Amino acid sequence: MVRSTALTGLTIHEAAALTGWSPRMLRYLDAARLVEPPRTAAGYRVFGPGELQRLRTLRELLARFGCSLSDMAFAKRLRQEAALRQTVERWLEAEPRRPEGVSPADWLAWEQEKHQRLIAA
Amino acid sequence: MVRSTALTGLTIHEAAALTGWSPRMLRYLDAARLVEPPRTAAGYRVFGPGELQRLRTLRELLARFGCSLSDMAFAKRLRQEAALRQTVERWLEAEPRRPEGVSPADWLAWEQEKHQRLIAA
DNA sequence: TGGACCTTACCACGATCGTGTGAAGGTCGA
DNA sequence: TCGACCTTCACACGATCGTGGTAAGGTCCA
Repeated sequence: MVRSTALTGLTIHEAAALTGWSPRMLRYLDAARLVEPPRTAAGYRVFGPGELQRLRTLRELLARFGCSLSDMAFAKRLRQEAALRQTVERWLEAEPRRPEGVSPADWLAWEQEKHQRLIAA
Repeated sequence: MVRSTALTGLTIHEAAALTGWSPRMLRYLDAARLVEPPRTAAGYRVFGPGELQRLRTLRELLARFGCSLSDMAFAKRLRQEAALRQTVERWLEAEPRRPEGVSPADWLAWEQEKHQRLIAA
């Protein structure tokens, strides 16, 4: 037991007991690149207070907002991949809020103007 | 046929043919609140050029970045719900990058300092 | 050395996503 | 009025997600 001192950190079972996740899920979160604890030379995962805090807040975040792990993985992609972020941002931004009573003939002009606004932004 | 003029927009089958989505999926995207065309008084969906453009770019976005519709739905939540956005942002931002060779006794101080940085941000 | 831990790699299983199909009924135009 | 469209609802089905279990093998410590 108490190899914690030798590892200068907690083992996966200890971290599981302290955070409410199962050891299985801690490995899953590692594979999903959401919480990646460092490893010992032998490959053992080492959980420090940073990981424990991260695991607890992740737990609360999911419960509070009802979102999934894949949602969090996508949020991470959004933060890391600038091209993805910009493309998604522009797509969401372009909600087609047409003014009332616009005739079909005006569509093209409206769309072109919107396109200009997007380019300018 | 050609009730397009009466609707001043395209029907769901016409929009499907022009965008590569199936009518079924256009209804699904509507229910998922990703592309919500306006309705006629009788409840028919009316697709204008804005919706067509949105549908085409959505298609390309998914293919180019390999993301899912639920990913896009979550991106929309991130943009609309400030509390969710902030919480996710802070969680992602807090990647535990400890300096090398820090002793267990220093963990607490490190974590507290990080917490201060987060609050200040 | 032996036992308790760790690792990865599988198999399984319910829940959800993405998608098609069909039924039952309303709307529109010739 | 009739046929071709539209609507919602429901059932189905493969793929993925989230999760548990187990097996085969390596590591650590008393």
